[in-house]
Amino acid sequence: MGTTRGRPPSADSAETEQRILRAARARFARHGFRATTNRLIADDVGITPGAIYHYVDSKAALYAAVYCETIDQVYTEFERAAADHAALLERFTAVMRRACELQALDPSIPGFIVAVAQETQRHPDLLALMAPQRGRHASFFSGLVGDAVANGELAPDTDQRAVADLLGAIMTGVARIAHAAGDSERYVAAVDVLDQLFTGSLVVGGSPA
Amino acid sequence: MGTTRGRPPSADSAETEQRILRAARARFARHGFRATTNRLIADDVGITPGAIYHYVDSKAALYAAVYCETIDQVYTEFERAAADHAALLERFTAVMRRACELQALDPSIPGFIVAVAQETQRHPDLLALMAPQRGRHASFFSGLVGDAVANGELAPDTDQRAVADLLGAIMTGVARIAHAAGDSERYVAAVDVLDQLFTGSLVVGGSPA
Amino acid sequence: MGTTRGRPPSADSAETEQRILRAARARFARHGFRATTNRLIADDVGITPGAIYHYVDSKAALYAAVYCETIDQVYTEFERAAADHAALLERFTAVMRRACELQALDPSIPGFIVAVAQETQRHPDLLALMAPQRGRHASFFSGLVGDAVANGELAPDTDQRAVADLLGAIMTGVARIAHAAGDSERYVAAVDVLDQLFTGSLVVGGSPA
Amino acid sequence: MGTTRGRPPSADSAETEQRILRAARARFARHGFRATTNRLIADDVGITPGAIYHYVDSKAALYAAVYCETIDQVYTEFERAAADHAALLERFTAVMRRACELQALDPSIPGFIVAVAQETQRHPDLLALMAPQRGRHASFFSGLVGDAVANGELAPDTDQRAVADLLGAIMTGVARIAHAAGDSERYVAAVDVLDQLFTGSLVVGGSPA
DNA sequence: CATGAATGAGACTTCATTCAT
DNA sequence: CATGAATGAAGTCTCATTCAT
Repeated sequence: MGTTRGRPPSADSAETEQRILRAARARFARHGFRATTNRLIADDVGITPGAIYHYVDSKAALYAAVYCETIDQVYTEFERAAADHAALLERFTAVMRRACELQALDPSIPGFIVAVAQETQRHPDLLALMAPQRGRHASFFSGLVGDAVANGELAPDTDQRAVADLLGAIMTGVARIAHAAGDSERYVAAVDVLDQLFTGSLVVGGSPA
Repeated sequence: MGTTRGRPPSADSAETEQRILRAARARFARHGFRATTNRLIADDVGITPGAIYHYVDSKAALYAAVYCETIDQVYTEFERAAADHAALLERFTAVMRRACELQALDPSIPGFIVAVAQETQRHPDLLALMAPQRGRHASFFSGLVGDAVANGELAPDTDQRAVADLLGAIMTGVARIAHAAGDSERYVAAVDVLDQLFTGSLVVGGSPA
Repeated sequence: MGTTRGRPPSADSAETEQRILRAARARFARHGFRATTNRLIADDVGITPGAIYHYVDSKAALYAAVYCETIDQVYTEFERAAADHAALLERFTAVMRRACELQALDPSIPGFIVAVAQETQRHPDLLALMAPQRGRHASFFSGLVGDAVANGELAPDTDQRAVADLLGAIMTGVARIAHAAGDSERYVAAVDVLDQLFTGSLVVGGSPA
Repeated sequence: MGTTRGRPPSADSAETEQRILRAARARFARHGFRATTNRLIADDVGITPGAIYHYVDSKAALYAAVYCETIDQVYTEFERAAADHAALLERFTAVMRRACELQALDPSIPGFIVAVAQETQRHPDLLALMAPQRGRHASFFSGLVGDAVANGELAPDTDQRAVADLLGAIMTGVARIAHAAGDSERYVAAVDVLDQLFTGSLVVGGSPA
């Protein structure tokens, strides 16, 4: 029951670490960095708070570890989803749908991601530890927009950063709603509406964008 | 009223309270509820932390007071902006532009608002205190969508909640980017792109949504 | 008795601070920096550990505050004691006797001082905070030796640093014994022997040094 | 013994224990008992902290083991050094010179010894474990003084404990300076000055003590 | 109306120690 | 003989809150 002192009968280090990362992601997503205490995570995992320090050096490093793992997973998925399409808005919709799937898989994935920007603003010390994967979000969206300009789909004088900003904002905005509602269906429904908006079928009498 | 004899050297009560609310909003917007300490706010105002308790009962009540005041101001503005237009997407764009203006006026306004959903999820005890203005956001967007259905602009079988979700998500998503960037210009640029998206002029060969 | 929350009936800030410094000096002298806990000091004073942070920024800063106050007091006394004599060994003996008096006054004074060198070696972060009074010990002894060379009492080619080292070592060595024994009498007795050693009356048949 | 078949790859038990004791002495000398962690020692030796418990029962027992071994070595040396001389101050000087040699051999030897008194005061639980060698210091110095009284070198009414205190204080005082400075030369220089002080050649016009 | 001394709960973190392997 | 996962106690420090003044 964990009340004994020495090494527990069956401790698989790698598995415990994964459990810590999962629990941490869920807590960080729900309560944020500050309000997530080591004890909360430890209780979820079934260990004591000090044991976390066998796996990471600090709470900030734990956050960074979750960040790196999650960002890598998510943007790798996004890149695959985008690869199946050519047109900008189609690619974007495909990415949004993939995000829905990830959310259904583990709601803490988008929940964690959409909060990253705020957390780093509030706790700038996190930035240094997150270095390995930082910029992945920005480069993904600017890549999407850059391709569209190269394709001739967007005019050459388009404000590319603004387009990337808007797409990123829509994605995190929708993900946030889904996360707040804790409801995958609602996520899908909002993406469906987005699709209609893009194809011109939302508003009566509209035409494809 | 000016009728009191020997007006106090500097501070009358009402003004101090306003200064506290302003400082609190800015801090809550930047650092979040948890990381904002009473001392931080008090230092901004030029008083001591204990003095805050003359105006509010607790830190949570301070948050709620800021919330009520800000939400009221913002959605009153939004209602006015929406009143000038008839079509759904035009009304929404007008609201977004009004949001830009508010951001230029005081960046902590949208900064505070976009964080509300997260804060309440993280600190559910806030909810009770925020009652007076809760639901204002939801009812504003569902009102917008309901009007469009009534107008015949949206089909009667439209998933109204999903449309409201999407519009709300876009607004908070964009506002968040602007807040993170600390840059009003970028806000306006993203809204311009949104406008182009709606009018079909973003993508080459596109038509109005 | 301290169980209430708010401000205690009669809290004299300056007096509380002095009580903290006294208690801290005694604990630092007896247990050292590391083993002295804030709780130990707080219990001595009759406050809670957190209250210490109203007066100093950290435990290290508390150590430094004790250091600066104590060093100043001690070396000011030593300078006075030395001023009454001309010959090196007489001056040194006078200083040693003054040290005995300080020890009788408050045994934690020499107890704290003799441990300073070790503590700073073990916790180098203390050094920065101790800056205002650092070097006072070294300059006092090198001053004593320098005067003796100037007087012609010591040969010009004397290794001055070695003489200063030896005198300093004797002083801290004797103080340490006295502190360990917790016995003022023993301190005085050892200094008496030192005096005899200097005047040649210790060893049968000896002559003045 | 080399007779065991297939000698273990690298470490035989006795050698590992010696390495632990050496590493522990160095760390205790430099950082003190409290600040020396088992991990620090283990890292020096190239083992894990838990392995230490195969050789000693606790950190305190490790300290005591270092103490007993070191004290025995040092005072055995001192007894030999004293045996070569007859007069008190000559014997004492010889002991001081032997201490210099030990310091040159391994600076942690005097470094550890001079801190013993403080550590035992700070952590009285150590005392019980140190029993086997406790009193060795005191008996050595009182032996030295007792001999001098027996010789007629010191008057019969001399305060013997005070003389022993003074000599012990000088020795630990000088050793501490050397340890703090990390400089063997400085140790020797201070002892040379002490010699001059004893022989009356330090101060111009002085005569032998 | 405001100060500021103080509390007490709780945060992160360290570390000696234990014990299954 | 040794590892390393884990515990639990303790330590420093922060902060919302209270209350005499």
